[in-house]
Amino acid sequence: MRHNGRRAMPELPEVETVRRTLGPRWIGRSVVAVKIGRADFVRRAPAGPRLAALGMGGTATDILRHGKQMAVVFDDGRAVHLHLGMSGQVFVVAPGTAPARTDHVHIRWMLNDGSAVLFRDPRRFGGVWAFATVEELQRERWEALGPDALTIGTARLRQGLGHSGRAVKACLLDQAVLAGVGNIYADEALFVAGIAPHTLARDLSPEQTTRLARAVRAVLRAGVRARGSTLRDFVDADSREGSQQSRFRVYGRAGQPCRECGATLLGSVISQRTTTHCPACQAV
DNA sequence: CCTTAATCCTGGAAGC
DNA sequence: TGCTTCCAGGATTAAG
Repeated sequence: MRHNGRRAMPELPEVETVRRTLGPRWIGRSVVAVKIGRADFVRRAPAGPRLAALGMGGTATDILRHGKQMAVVFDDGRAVHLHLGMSGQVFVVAPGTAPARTDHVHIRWMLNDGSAVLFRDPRRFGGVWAFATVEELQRERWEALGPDALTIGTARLRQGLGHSGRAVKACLLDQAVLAGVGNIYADEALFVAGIAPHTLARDLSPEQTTRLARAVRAVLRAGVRARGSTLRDFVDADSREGSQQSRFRVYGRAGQPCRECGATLLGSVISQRTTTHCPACQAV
């Protein structure tokens, strides 16, 4: 069967897993050196020395997340925004040890305890944005994002969907509507909610919107619990892989039987994304 | 208002 | 076996 091997496609659960495992390794430690392997991986930096912008000399005080975006905050207010793209990995190399692989490592932060934080991203859809303050980061990068999907409420979701004539799946993928859902969890949430992905957002009943908000939260929470789902190449900051216990209900399973009813799952394309749904469980 | 296509990039899988 | 081709993904931009 095609495409059974899943690549690392960081969505909200994967980013949250990295955030949670990176925090204990970085917060309270200072950056003694920053090594930039590819200058163009730094997408944005304020005027001045580039290394300083990336946290040089600062001590990490917090790691934030909004949707799929993550940011390291330093004691003097500097904020380094990390976006994993679709193949990004951020992991810590313990003092005196060597990383499993060093190809495609674009940025390294050397910490004062001898450890190092490596940002590896073979496909380079990710990147790093540096800001002088958290406010600047929020204004320039996060303001355009919708509410965080992990805690999305029915009212906020209904507001985001509005009277849009787009397919509901297209809306779920739109980070301005809802921040954190990608192709995998969009399909999974729609299945759990029993809603066909091509249903127009404006045609959703209040009950369906309620079910959808609940489903989005549920599948994302389950993903976080599974430490970043089953993605084969995904590793957290401690280089541990996601658990294998959760299986996708529909994502990537077109042509296979629905785990609920046995009907053959249908594949289609919505918003340039492969889409899978059950024609029986997800009636229009 | 909406959709489609192209762009960025690499590695894994499939086809011949 | 080795080559070529296709495809996946998120975000952005341009065009229809």
